[in-house]
Amino acid sequence: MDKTIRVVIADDHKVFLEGLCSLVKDETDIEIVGKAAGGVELLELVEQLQPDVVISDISMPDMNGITAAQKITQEYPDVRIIALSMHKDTQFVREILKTNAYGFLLKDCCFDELAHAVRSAMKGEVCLSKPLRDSVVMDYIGTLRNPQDEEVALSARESEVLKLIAEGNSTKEVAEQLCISVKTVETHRRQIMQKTKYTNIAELTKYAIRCGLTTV
Amino acid sequence: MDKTIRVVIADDHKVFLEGLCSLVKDETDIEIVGKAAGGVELLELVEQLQPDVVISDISMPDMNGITAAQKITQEYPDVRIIALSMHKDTQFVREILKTNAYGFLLKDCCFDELAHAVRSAMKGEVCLSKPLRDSVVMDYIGTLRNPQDEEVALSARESEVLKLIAEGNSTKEVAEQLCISVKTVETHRRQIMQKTKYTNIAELTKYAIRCGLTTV
DNA sequence: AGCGTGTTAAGGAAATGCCTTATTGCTTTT
DNA sequence: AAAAGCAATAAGGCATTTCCTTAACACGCT
Repeated sequence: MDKTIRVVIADDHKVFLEGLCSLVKDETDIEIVGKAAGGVELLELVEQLQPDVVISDISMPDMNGITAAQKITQEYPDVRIIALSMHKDTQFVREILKTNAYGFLLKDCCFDELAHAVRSAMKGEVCLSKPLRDSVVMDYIGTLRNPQDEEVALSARESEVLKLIAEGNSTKEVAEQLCISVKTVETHRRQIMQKTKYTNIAELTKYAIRCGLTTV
Repeated sequence: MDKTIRVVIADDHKVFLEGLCSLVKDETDIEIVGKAAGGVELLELVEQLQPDVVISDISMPDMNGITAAQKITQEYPDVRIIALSMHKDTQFVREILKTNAYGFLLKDCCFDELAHAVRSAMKGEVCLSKPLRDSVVMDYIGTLRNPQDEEVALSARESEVLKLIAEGNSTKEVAEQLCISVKTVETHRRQIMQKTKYTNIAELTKYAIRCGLTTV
Protein backbone atom coordinates (compact mmCIF):
# COMPACT_ATOMS: atom_id res chain seq x y z
CA MET A 1 0.00 0.00 0.00
CA ASP A 2 1.14 3.54 -0.76
CA LYS A 3 1.62 6.08 1.95
CA THR A 4 -1.47 8.07 2.94
CA ILE A 5 -2.34 11.27 1.08
CA ARG A 6 -1.73 14.25 3.36
CA VAL A 7 -4.47 16.84 2.98
CA VAL A 8 -5.01 20.37 4.30
CA ILE A 9 -8.56 21.69 4.10
CA ALA A 10 -9.75 25.29 4.24
CA ASP A 11 -13.29 26.55 4.77
CA ASP A 12 -14.73 29.32 6.89
CA HIS A 13 -17.55 27.11 8.19
CA LYS A 14 -16.35 25.13 11.20
CA VAL A 15 -19.06 22.46 11.11
CA PHE A 16 -18.22 21.78 7.51
CA LEU A 17 -14.55 21.24 8.35
CA GLU A 18 -15.43 18.98 11.26
CA GLY A 19 -17.85 16.96 9.15
CA LEU A 20 -15.28 16.50 6.43
CA CYS A 21 -12.69 15.31 8.94
CA SER A 22 -15.15 12.87 10.37
CA LEU A 23 -15.86 11.48 6.90
CA VAL A 24 -12.18 11.22 5.98
CA LYS A 25 -11.47 9.18 9.11
CA ASP A 26 -13.13 6.22 7.42
CA GLU A 27 -10.76 6.44 4.46
CA THR A 28 -7.53 4.56 4.99
CA ASP A 29 -5.51 6.31 2.30
CA ILE A 30 -6.38 9.92 3.09
CA GLU A 31 -5.42 11.89 6.16
CA ILE A 32 -6.34 15.44 7.17
CA VAL A 33 -3.18 17.02 8.54
CA GLY A 34 -4.43 20.58 8.83
CA LYS A 35 -7.59 22.69 8.97
CA ALA A 36 -7.71 26.38 8.05
CA ALA A 37 -10.58 28.83 8.56
CA GLY A 38 -9.34 31.31 5.97
CA GLY A 39 -6.92 31.98 3.14
CA VAL A 40 -4.17 33.46 5.25
CA GLU A 41 -4.24 30.55 7.68
CA LEU A 42 -4.22 28.19 4.71
CA LEU A 43 -1.00 29.68 3.33
CA GLU A 44 0.67 29.32 6.72
CA LEU A 45 -0.39 25.70 7.05
CA VAL A 46 0.80 24.83 3.56
CA GLU A 47 4.20 26.30 4.38
CA GLN A 48 4.45 24.40 7.65
CA LEU A 49 3.00 21.08 6.60
CA GLN A 50 3.84 20.75 2.91
CA PRO A 51 0.73 18.65 2.22
CA ASP A 52 0.13 16.58 -0.90
CA VAL A 53 -3.31 18.06 -1.54
CA VAL A 54 -5.19 21.20 -0.54
CA ILE A 55 -8.99 21.26 -0.55
CA SER A 56 -10.09 24.87 -0.37
CA ASP A 57 -13.33 26.78 -0.39
CA ILE A 58 -13.35 29.71 -2.82
CA SER A 59 -15.19 32.37 -0.88
CA MET A 60 -13.51 32.98 2.42
CA PRO A 61 -13.57 36.21 4.41
CA ASP A 62 -9.89 37.18 4.48
CA MET A 63 -8.54 35.99 1.13
CA ASN A 64 -10.42 34.48 -1.74
CA GLY A 65 -9.55 30.95 -2.78
CA ILE A 66 -8.29 31.96 -6.22
CA THR A 67 -5.69 34.34 -4.83
CA ALA A 68 -4.69 31.71 -2.26
CA ALA A 69 -4.43 29.08 -5.02
CA GLN A 70 -2.24 31.38 -7.11
CA LYS A 71 0.13 32.03 -4.22
CA ILE A 72 0.34 28.35 -3.31
CA THR A 73 1.05 27.24 -6.88
CA GLN A 74 3.76 29.87 -7.23
CA GLU A 75 5.64 28.91 -4.11
CA TYR A 76 4.82 25.22 -3.81
CA PRO A 77 4.12 23.89 -7.30
CA ASP A 78 3.93 20.30 -6.03
CA VAL A 79 0.91 20.97 -3.83
CA ARG A 80 -2.21 19.91 -5.71
CA ILE A 81 -5.20 22.14 -5.18
CA ILE A 82 -8.84 21.15 -5.33
CA ALA A 83 -11.25 24.06 -5.22
CA LEU A 84 -14.69 23.80 -3.64
CA SER A 85 -17.36 26.31 -4.52
CA MET A 86 -21.08 26.86 -4.24
CA HIS A 87 -21.28 28.49 -7.63
CA LYS A 88 -20.88 27.19 -11.12
CA ASP A 89 -19.72 30.29 -12.93
CA THR A 90 -17.89 29.44 -16.13
CA GLN A 91 -15.59 32.45 -16.20
CA PHE A 92 -14.75 31.56 -12.69
CA VAL A 93 -13.95 27.92 -13.27
CA ARG A 94 -11.67 29.14 -16.02
CA GLU A 95 -9.80 31.38 -13.58
CA ILE A 96 -9.21 28.58 -11.13
CA LEU A 97 -8.13 26.14 -13.82
CA LYS A 98 -5.57 28.68 -15.01
CA THR A 99 -3.89 28.46 -11.62
CA ASN A 100 -3.10 24.80 -12.31
CA ALA A 101 -5.66 23.51 -9.83
CA TYR A 102 -6.33 19.79 -9.99
CA GLY A 103 -10.05 19.98 -9.50
CA PHE A 104 -13.10 22.12 -9.03
CA LEU A 105 -16.05 20.65 -7.17
CA LEU A 106 -19.40 22.11 -6.28
CA LYS A 107 -20.40 22.04 -2.65
CA ASP A 108 -23.43 19.98 -3.48
CA CYS A 109 -21.21 17.10 -4.59
CA CYS A 110 -21.13 14.02 -2.36
CA PHE A 111 -18.18 12.88 -0.30
CA ASP A 112 -17.29 10.05 -2.67
CA GLU A 113 -16.72 12.55 -5.45
CA LEU A 114 -14.48 14.56 -3.20
CA ALA A 115 -12.44 11.52 -2.14
CA HIS A 116 -12.19 10.49 -5.77
CA ALA A 117 -10.97 13.96 -6.73
CA VAL A 118 -8.25 13.76 -4.08
CA ARG A 119 -7.03 10.42 -5.44
CA SER A 120 -7.25 11.69 -9.02
CA ALA A 121 -5.20 14.73 -8.11
CA MET A 122 -2.47 12.46 -6.75
CA LYS A 123 -2.49 10.61 -10.06
CA GLY A 124 -2.17 13.92 -11.84
CA GLU A 125 -5.73 13.90 -13.15
CA VAL A 126 -7.96 16.97 -13.13
CA CYS A 127 -11.43 16.36 -11.75
CA LEU A 128 -14.52 18.55 -12.20
CA SER A 129 -18.09 18.24 -10.91
CA LYS A 130 -20.43 17.06 -13.62
CA PRO A 131 -22.40 20.34 -14.01
CA LEU A 132 -19.05 22.09 -14.33
CA ARG A 133 -17.80 19.65 -16.95
CA ASP A 134 -20.93 20.42 -18.92
CA SER A 135 -20.56 24.16 -18.65
CA VAL A 136 -16.86 24.02 -19.44
CA VAL A 137 -17.66 22.01 -22.56
CA MET A 138 -20.39 24.48 -23.52
CA ASP A 139 -18.05 27.35 -22.87
CA TYR A 140 -15.34 25.72 -24.97
CA ILE A 141 -17.76 25.16 -27.83
CA GLY A 142 -18.89 28.76 -27.49
CA THR A 143 -15.28 29.90 -27.68
CA LEU A 144 -14.73 27.82 -30.82
CA ARG A 145 -17.78 29.36 -32.44
CA ASN A 146 -17.18 32.95 -31.36
CA PRO A 147 -13.43 33.23 -31.17
CA GLN A 148 -13.66 37.00 -30.64
CA ASP A 149 -14.78 36.96 -27.01
CA GLU A 150 -12.08 34.75 -25.60
CA GLU A 151 -10.28 36.73 -22.95
CA VAL A 152 -12.73 37.83 -20.29
CA ALA A 153 -10.43 37.95 -17.29
CA LEU A 154 -10.68 41.23 -15.42
CA SER A 155 -7.53 43.27 -14.86
CA ALA A 156 -6.37 44.03 -11.32
CA ARG A 157 -7.75 47.55 -11.53
CA GLU A 158 -11.07 46.36 -12.88
CA SER A 159 -11.37 43.84 -10.05
CA GLU A 160 -10.66 46.63 -7.59
CA VAL A 161 -13.39 48.78 -9.10
CA LEU A 162 -15.84 45.87 -9.21
CA LYS A 163 -15.15 45.09 -5.57
CA LEU A 164 -15.94 48.66 -4.54
CA ILE A 165 -19.07 48.74 -6.68
CA ALA A 166 -20.27 45.44 -5.19
CA GLU A 167 -19.68 46.84 -1.73
CA GLY A 168 -22.32 49.44 -2.39
CA ASN A 169 -20.24 52.41 -3.49
CA SER A 170 -21.53 54.73 -6.18
CA THR A 171 -19.36 55.59 -9.17
CA LYS A 172 -18.55 58.88 -7.48
CA GLU A 173 -17.53 57.17 -4.23
CA VAL A 174 -15.37 54.67 -6.08
CA ALA A 175 -13.63 57.54 -7.86
CA GLU A 176 -12.96 59.29 -4.55
CA GLN A 177 -11.60 56.16 -2.91
CA LEU A 178 -9.27 55.39 -5.79
CA CYS A 179 -8.39 59.06 -6.33
CA ILE A 180 -9.27 58.95 -10.00
CA SER A 181 -11.88 60.69 -12.12
CA VAL A 182 -15.52 59.62 -12.17
CA LYS A 183 -15.10 59.28 -15.92
CA THR A 184 -12.36 56.72 -15.48
CA VAL A 185 -14.46 54.67 -13.11
CA GLU A 186 -17.26 54.77 -15.67
CA THR A 187 -14.89 53.47 -18.30
CA HIS A 188 -13.77 50.64 -16.02
CA ARG A 189 -17.36 49.77 -15.18
CA ARG A 190 -18.30 49.63 -18.86
CA GLN A 191 -15.26 47.48 -19.56
CA ILE A 192 -16.24 45.11 -16.74
CA MET A 193 -19.79 44.96 -18.05
CA GLN A 194 -18.55 44.16 -21.54
CA LYS A 195 -16.25 41.43 -20.32
CA THR A 196 -18.72 39.79 -17.94
CA LYS A 197 -21.86 40.44 -20.02
CA TYR A 198 -23.60 41.59 -16.85
CA THR A 199 -25.02 45.02 -17.60
CA ASN A 200 -26.46 46.02 -14.25
CA ILE A 201 -25.29 46.48 -10.69
CA ALA A 202 -27.33 43.62 -9.22
CA GLU A 203 -25.79 41.00 -11.48
CA LEU A 204 -22.33 42.53 -11.17
CA THR A 205 -22.69 42.30 -7.40
CA LYS A 206 -23.61 38.63 -7.61
CA TYR A 207 -20.68 38.01 -9.94
CA ALA A 208 -18.35 39.74 -7.49
CA ILE A 209 -19.72 37.54 -4.70
CA ARG A 210 -19.13 34.41 -6.76
CA CYS A 211 -15.58 35.56 -7.45
CA GLY A 212 -14.98 36.16 -3.77
CA LEU A 213 -14.33 39.87 -4.28
CA THR A 214 -16.97 40.66 -1.70
CA THR A 215 -19.25 38.74 0.62
CA VAL A 216 -23.00 38.60 0.93
CA MET B 1 -31.66 7.15 29.64
CA ASP B 2 -34.17 9.08 27.53
CA LYS B 3 -35.04 7.99 24.05
CA THR B 4 -32.89 9.42 21.27
CA ILE B 5 -33.75 12.74 19.68
CA ARG B 6 -34.98 12.13 16.13
CA VAL B 7 -33.65 14.75 13.76
CA VAL B 8 -34.29 15.63 10.12
CA ILE B 9 -31.67 17.81 8.42
CA ALA B 10 -31.99 19.91 5.28
CA ASP B 11 -29.21 21.47 3.24
CA ASP B 12 -28.57 21.72 -0.47
CA HIS B 13 -24.91 20.75 -0.08
CA LYS B 14 -24.56 16.97 -0.03
CA VAL B 15 -21.10 16.83 1.54
CA PHE B 16 -22.34 19.01 4.36
CA LEU B 17 -25.23 16.64 5.06
CA GLU B 18 -22.94 13.61 4.95
CA GLY B 19 -20.42 15.28 7.24
CA LEU B 20 -23.12 16.17 9.74
CA CYS B 21 -24.43 12.60 9.74
CA SER B 22 -20.95 11.28 10.31
CA LEU B 23 -20.50 13.61 13.27
CA VAL B 24 -23.89 12.77 14.77
CA LYS B 25 -23.06 9.05 14.70
CA ASP B 26 -20.77 9.61 17.67
CA GLU B 27 -23.61 11.10 19.71
CA THR B 28 -25.64 8.50 21.56
CA ASP B 29 -28.69 10.65 22.18
CA ILE B 30 -29.18 12.11 18.70
CA GLU B 31 -30.18 10.25 15.57
CA ILE B 32 -30.54 11.52 12.00
CA VAL B 33 -33.72 9.97 10.64
CA GLY B 34 -33.92 11.94 7.41
CA LYS B 35 -31.90 14.09 5.02
CA ALA B 36 -33.44 16.63 2.63
CA ALA B 37 -31.73 18.53 -0.19
CA GLY B 38 -34.36 21.27 -0.37
CA GLY B 39 -37.38 22.87 1.26
CA VAL B 40 -39.99 20.81 -0.55
CA GLU B 41 -38.28 17.54 0.30
CA LEU B 42 -37.98 18.74 3.90
CA LEU B 43 -41.73 19.26 4.20
CA GLU B 44 -42.38 15.77 2.85
CA LEU B 45 -39.93 14.19 5.28
CA VAL B 46 -41.40 16.04 8.25
CA GLU B 47 -44.85 14.78 7.34
CA GLN B 48 -43.63 11.18 6.95
CA LEU B 49 -41.24 10.98 9.87
CA GLN B 50 -42.62 13.40 12.45
CA PRO B 51 -39.17 14.16 13.86
CA ASP B 52 -38.46 15.86 17.17
CA VAL B 53 -36.11 18.42 15.68
CA VAL B 54 -35.45 19.90 12.23
CA ILE B 55 -32.08 21.42 11.38
CA SER B 56 -32.48 23.44 8.23
CA ASP B 57 -30.35 25.65 6.07
CA ILE B 58 -31.97 28.97 5.19
CA SER B 59 -30.97 29.46 1.58
CA MET B 60 -32.03 26.49 -0.48
CA PRO B 61 -32.84 26.52 -4.18
CA ASP B 62 -36.49 25.48 -4.22
CA MET B 63 -37.91 27.01 -1.05
CA ASN B 64 -36.21 29.29 1.41
CA GLY B 65 -35.83 28.06 4.97
CA ILE B 66 -38.07 30.75 6.45
CA THR B 67 -41.04 29.78 4.33
CA ALA B 68 -40.38 26.11 5.11
CA ALA B 69 -40.16 26.89 8.82
CA GLN B 70 -43.47 28.78 8.70
CA LYS B 71 -45.24 25.89 7.01
CA ILE B 72 -43.80 23.33 9.40
CA THR B 73 -44.74 25.31 12.52
CA GLN B 74 -48.26 25.79 11.21
CA GLU B 75 -48.92 22.14 10.56
CA TYR B 76 -46.66 20.45 13.07
CA PRO B 77 -46.26 22.83 16.01
CA ASP B 78 -44.40 20.20 18.05
CA VAL B 79 -41.52 19.96 15.61
CA ARG B 80 -38.70 22.14 16.89
CA ILE B 81 -36.80 23.97 14.21
CA ILE B 82 -33.18 25.06 14.30
CA ALA B 83 -32.14 27.33 11.45
CA LEU B 84 -28.63 27.32 10.02
CA SER B 85 -27.41 30.28 8.02
CA MET B 86 -24.25 31.76 6.64
CA HIS B 87 -25.40 35.30 7.30
CA LYS B 88 -25.96 37.27 10.47
CA ASP B 89 -28.57 39.73 9.37
CA THR B 90 -30.56 41.09 12.26
CA GLN B 91 -33.79 41.72 10.41
CA PHE B 92 -33.48 38.22 9.19
CA VAL B 93 -32.91 36.57 12.56
CA ARG B 94 -36.01 38.44 13.67
CA GLU B 95 -38.05 36.86 10.86
CA ILE B 96 -36.96 33.35 11.75
CA LEU B 97 -37.54 33.86 15.46
CA LYS B 98 -41.08 35.03 14.67
CA THR B 99 -41.78 31.57 13.25
CA ASN B 100 -41.20 30.06 16.70
CA ALA B 101 -37.89 28.49 15.74
CA TYR B 102 -35.86 27.08 18.61
CA GLY B 103 -32.51 28.25 17.40
CA PHE B 104 -30.51 30.10 14.82
CA LEU B 105 -26.90 29.11 14.27
CA LEU B 106 -24.29 30.44 11.91
CA LYS B 107 -22.61 27.96 9.65
CA ASP B 108 -19.26 28.81 11.12
CA CYS B 109 -20.34 27.43 14.49
CA CYS B 110 -18.74 24.16 15.61
CA PHE B 111 -20.49 20.84 15.93
CA ASP B 112 -20.68 21.01 19.70
CA GLU B 113 -22.76 24.16 19.47
CA LEU B 114 -25.08 22.46 17.06
CA ALA B 115 -25.49 19.36 19.25
CA HIS B 116 -26.05 21.62 22.22
CA ALA B 117 -28.71 23.55 20.30
CA VAL B 118 -30.52 20.31 19.49
CA ARG B 119 -30.58 19.29 23.16
CA SER B 120 -31.63 22.80 24.21
CA ALA B 121 -34.48 22.72 21.71
CA MET B 122 -35.75 19.50 23.27
CA LYS B 123 -35.69 21.20 26.66
CA GLY B 124 -37.65 24.07 25.18
CA GLU B 125 -34.75 26.49 25.21
CA VAL B 126 -33.96 28.81 22.33
CA CYS B 127 -30.32 28.81 21.27
CA LEU B 128 -28.50 31.43 19.16
CA SER B 129 -24.92 31.67 17.93
CA LYS B 130 -22.94 34.14 19.95
CA PRO B 131 -22.54 36.79 17.20
CA LEU B 132 -26.28 36.58 16.71
CA ARG B 133 -27.01 36.95 20.42
CA ASP B 134 -24.91 40.10 20.35
CA SER B 135 -26.64 41.55 17.33
CA VAL B 136 -30.07 40.64 18.66
CA VAL B 137 -29.24 42.38 21.92
CA MET B 138 -27.95 45.41 20.03
CA ASP B 139 -31.04 45.40 17.88
CA TYR B 140 -33.28 45.16 20.93
CA ILE B 141 -31.47 48.04 22.60
CA GLY B 142 -31.75 50.02 19.38
CA THR B 143 -35.49 49.30 19.31
CA LEU B 144 -35.84 50.49 22.89
CA ARG B 145 -34.00 53.70 22.10
CA ASN B 146 -35.65 54.44 18.77
CA PRO B 147 -39.12 52.99 19.09
CA GLN B 148 -40.14 54.58 15.81
CA ASP B 149 -38.31 52.21 13.49
CA GLU B 150 -39.62 48.94 14.85
CA GLU B 151 -41.42 47.26 12.01
CA VAL B 152 -39.05 46.84 9.11
CA ALA B 153 -40.65 43.79 7.51
CA LEU B 154 -41.23 44.30 3.81
CA SER B 155 -44.72 43.94 2.41
CA ALA B 156 -45.43 41.21 -0.12
CA ARG B 157 -45.34 43.67 -2.97
CA GLU B 158 -42.11 45.19 -1.78
CA SER B 159 -40.50 41.76 -1.57
CA GLU B 160 -41.66 41.10 -5.11
CA VAL B 161 -40.10 44.34 -6.33
CA LEU B 162 -36.89 43.69 -4.40
CA LYS B 163 -36.65 40.22 -5.89
CA LEU B 164 -36.92 41.59 -9.42
CA ILE B 165 -34.40 44.33 -8.71
CA ALA B 166 -31.94 41.82 -7.25
CA GLU B 167 -32.37 39.67 -10.32
CA GLY B 168 -30.90 42.46 -12.39
CA ASN B 169 -34.01 44.21 -13.70
CA SER B 170 -34.03 47.97 -14.09
CA THR B 171 -36.82 50.04 -12.59
CA LYS B 172 -38.39 50.20 -16.04
CA GLU B 173 -38.22 46.43 -16.50
CA VAL B 174 -39.71 45.80 -13.07
CA ALA B 175 -42.57 48.14 -13.94
CA GLU B 176 -43.22 46.30 -17.18
CA GLN B 177 -43.16 42.89 -15.53
CA LEU B 178 -45.56 43.93 -12.78
CA CYS B 179 -47.68 46.02 -15.15
CA ILE B 180 -47.43 49.12 -13.00
CA SER B 181 -45.95 52.57 -13.50
CA VAL B 182 -42.22 53.24 -13.27
CA LYS B 183 -43.11 55.82 -10.66
CA THR B 184 -44.75 53.19 -8.48
CA VAL B 185 -41.73 50.96 -8.66
CA GLU B 186 -39.58 53.92 -7.67
CA THR B 187 -41.81 54.50 -4.66
CA HIS B 188 -41.55 50.86 -3.66
CA ARG B 189 -37.78 50.92 -4.08
CA ARG B 190 -37.49 54.02 -1.91
CA GLN B 191 -39.72 52.40 0.70
CA ILE B 192 -37.54 49.27 0.67
CA MET B 193 -34.43 51.39 1.00
CA GLN B 194 -35.90 53.27 3.95
CA LYS B 195 -36.92 50.07 5.71
CA THR B 196 -33.68 48.20 5.12
CA LYS B 197 -31.35 51.21 5.37
CA TYR B 198 -29.57 49.95 2.26
CA THR B 199 -29.53 52.82 -0.19
CA ASN B 200 -27.96 51.25 -3.24
CA ILE B 201 -28.59 48.35 -5.58
CA ALA B 202 -25.48 46.38 -4.59
CA GLU B 203 -26.43 46.21 -0.92
CA LEU B 204 -30.09 45.62 -1.71
CA THR B 205 -29.03 42.69 -3.87
CA LYS B 206 -26.98 41.22 -1.05
CA TYR B 207 -29.89 41.70 1.34
CA ALA B 208 -32.21 39.92 -1.10
CA ILE B 209 -29.74 37.04 -1.30
CA ARG B 210 -29.58 36.79 2.47
CA CYS B 211 -33.37 36.74 2.62
CA GLY B 212 -33.51 33.99 0.04
CA LEU B 213 -35.43 36.15 -2.45
CA THR B 214 -32.81 35.43 -5.07
CA THR B 215 -29.64 33.39 -5.38
CA VAL B 216 -26.06 34.36 -6.07
C1' DA C 1 9.61 50.26 -34.03
C1' DG C 2 4.98 49.19 -33.87
C1' DC C 3 0.99 46.88 -32.01
C1' DG C 4 -2.06 45.62 -28.43
C1' DT C 5 -3.85 46.57 -23.99
C1' DG C 6 -4.53 48.79 -19.44
C1' DT C 7 -5.38 53.07 -17.17
C1' DT C 8 -6.49 57.40 -17.46
C1' DA C 9 -10.04 61.02 -18.95
C1' DA C 10 -13.70 64.45 -21.31
C1' DG C 11 -18.11 65.97 -23.60
C1' DG C 12 -22.81 65.70 -24.52
C1' DA C 13 -27.27 63.32 -24.99
C1' DA C 14 -30.34 60.19 -22.73
C1' DA C 15 -31.93 57.89 -18.92
C1' DT C 16 -32.59 57.23 -14.24
C1' DG C 17 -32.84 58.58 -9.53
C1' DC C 18 -34.57 61.49 -5.79
C1' DC C 19 -38.00 64.32 -3.31
C1' DT C 20 -42.62 65.89 -2.62
C1' DT C 21 -47.22 65.24 -2.93
C1' DA C 22 -51.65 62.68 -3.73
C1' DT C 23 -55.45 59.27 -4.57
C1' DT C 24 -57.66 54.89 -3.74
C1' DG C 25 -59.03 50.91 -1.15
C1' DC C 26 -58.66 47.91 2.76
C1' DT C 27 -58.22 47.07 7.69
C1' DT C 28 -58.25 48.43 12.35
C1' DT C 29 -59.48 51.45 15.94
C1' DT C 30 -62.53 54.44 18.43
C1' DA D 1 -70.43 54.17 11.62
C1' DA D 2 -66.78 57.36 11.26
C1' DA D 3 -61.92 58.01 11.59
C1' DA D 4 -57.40 56.72 11.22
C1' DG D 5 -53.55 54.01 9.42
C1' DC D 6 -51.28 51.75 5.88
C1' DA D 7 -50.29 49.45 1.37
C1' DA D 8 -50.32 50.22 -3.47
C1' DT D 9 -50.70 53.22 -6.92
C1' DA D 10 -48.86 57.43 -9.49
C1' DA D 11 -47.10 62.31 -11.32
C1' DG D 12 -44.05 66.49 -11.71
C1' DG D 13 -39.67 68.39 -11.79
C1' DC D 14 -34.99 68.95 -10.73
C1' DA D 15 -30.54 66.60 -9.96
C1' DT D 16 -27.62 63.10 -10.86
C1' DT D 17 -25.94 59.30 -13.24
C1' DT D 18 -25.32 56.51 -17.05
C1' DC D 19 -24.25 55.60 -21.81
C1' DC D 20 -21.61 56.32 -26.06
C1' DT D 21 -17.77 58.14 -28.50
C1' DT D 22 -13.32 59.47 -28.63
C1' DA D 23 -8.53 59.87 -27.05
C1' DA D 24 -3.97 60.28 -24.72
C1' DC D 25 -0.20 57.99 -22.43
C1' DA D 26 2.50 54.15 -20.60
C1' DC D 27 4.01 49.51 -20.72
C1' DG D 28 5.24 45.14 -22.53
C1' DC D 29 5.89 42.01 -26.40
C1' DT D 30 7.31 40.20 -30.92
